[in-house]
Amino acid sequence: MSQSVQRAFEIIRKIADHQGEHTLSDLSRILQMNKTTTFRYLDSLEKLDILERRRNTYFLGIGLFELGAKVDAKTSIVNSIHPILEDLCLRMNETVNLARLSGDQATYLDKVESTRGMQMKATVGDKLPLYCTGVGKAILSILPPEQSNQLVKNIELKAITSHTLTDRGALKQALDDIRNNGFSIDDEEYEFGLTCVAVPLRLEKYNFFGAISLSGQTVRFSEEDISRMVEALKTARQRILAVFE
Amino acid sequence: MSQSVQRAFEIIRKIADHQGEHTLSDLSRILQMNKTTTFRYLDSLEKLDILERRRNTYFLGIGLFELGAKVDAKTSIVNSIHPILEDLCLRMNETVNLARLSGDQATYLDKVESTRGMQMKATVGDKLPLYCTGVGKAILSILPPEQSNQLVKNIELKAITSHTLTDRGALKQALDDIRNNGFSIDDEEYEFGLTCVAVPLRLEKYNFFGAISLSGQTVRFSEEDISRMVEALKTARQRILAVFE
DNA sequence: ACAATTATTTCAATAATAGAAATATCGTTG
DNA sequence: CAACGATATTTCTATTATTGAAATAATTGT
Repeated sequence: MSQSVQRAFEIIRKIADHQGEHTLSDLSRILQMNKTTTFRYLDSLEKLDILERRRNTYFLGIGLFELGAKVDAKTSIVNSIHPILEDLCLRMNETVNLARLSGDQATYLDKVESTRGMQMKATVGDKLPLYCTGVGKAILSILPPEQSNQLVKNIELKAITSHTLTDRGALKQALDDIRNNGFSIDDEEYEFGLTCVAVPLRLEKYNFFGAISLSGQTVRFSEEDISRMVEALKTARQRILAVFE
Repeated sequence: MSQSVQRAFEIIRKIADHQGEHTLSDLSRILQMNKTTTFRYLDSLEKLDILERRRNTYFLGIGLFELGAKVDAKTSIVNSIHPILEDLCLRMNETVNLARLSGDQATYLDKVESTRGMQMKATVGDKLPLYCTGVGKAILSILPPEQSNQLVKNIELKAITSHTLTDRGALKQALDDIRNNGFSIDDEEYEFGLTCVAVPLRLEKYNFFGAISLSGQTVRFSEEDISRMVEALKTARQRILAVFE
């Protein structure tokens, strides 16, 4: 893998997570790159409009916005699906999320917020772990066995709440259940008080492995609520699949 | 400027404009890069989730979406401004656009479409020329003189319609008028039947040179319409500036 | 099954990159 | 406003990552 390209994106991604916080020297220190090297990358990226510098701290640049706006997964998939998600949100009045596999995590592609007060903090573009979120487990459940096993084997099962599955065997069992039931539940595994019900979504043509979910305060997720939600999610999925025939 | 970084983004940008159209060999030919070199860049970028390969043709990858979603100009500026633009659209029932300077062009950052049938085809993320669009000329009018002159001197003034200003002197005169009047008009200079009224928008803190505009069918842009629109645009700008105090 | 095209790997030559050190610039404080 | 400290930028050489020709493997179409 090209060292230069790798380093360039290492810098970009570091900046993405700490916009406006780091100077050249900081970045050089944090990334353990020579100061001159860091300088040259920052300089090049700035000239390409990929980064933007304000008072010697770095931000993501307009060029990334332009490119991001043209990502197929966004333009075709998100745009087509959005109205269906809005409708789902309206029906259930819980926050609706769309996520897809990205490396060994899930990326939030779209979100329609309910009118309720409590909201999850994740925003579009954020990444979330696969093993302790509704969408994540739903995605794991539909991946080709080889890939799924590979991920399950390598993911670090860190306990985020006391409900988080930290045992690989338990996770595998959970994935089997999801395959049988057709939906996954995150029962306060990622955040206390937050429950999430998800169904997997696969778009063959787009090499898309994702999921749609409804999430909200645990108190509103009784057995019956959940089965209503699962039905609604499955209906929404049918409508989505119809769009991509 | 780092050759590798430059080449990597050259490839990315080419793919952005022709997603799914080109294979490795094509790109190597088009960009006049050695096949092996092209291969290595594509390979690295794919591994970094910046590009995605489907049946040996390349698409922008989910990694770019993630980064694009985090661009400050989008998250802070666009998100804060959007409701004001929606309100403006509602009042005037013409399509509202937000654009900013990006290199020697203007990038559409946001758009709220009117309920009317005829719509411009440009979408968020697209770039438009500075010399023959409402937002473009508005932006040129508020840039530091040096930068503005530099751009005016170097831009190729290609006639897109018969109304397009192709004379550098005429463009300079137009920019002076805009500075005096505080608004710019694109009178079918970019597309027949399309008129656009814009006011410049400057956000000091963000190093932001942009403009907001109302655009629609020329028949609806009488003298009085235009002055009503300019007033509405100026009011909207005031509200925007208030957000960023 | 064969040809033709395309993708991928190998490997030596080289040019682009890395990094040390020097210099310039900026910001702060006495 | 001078002098310091920190940071950014430039210069320069050694070296290493990159390049690209050529060989090989994999696809694709006929």
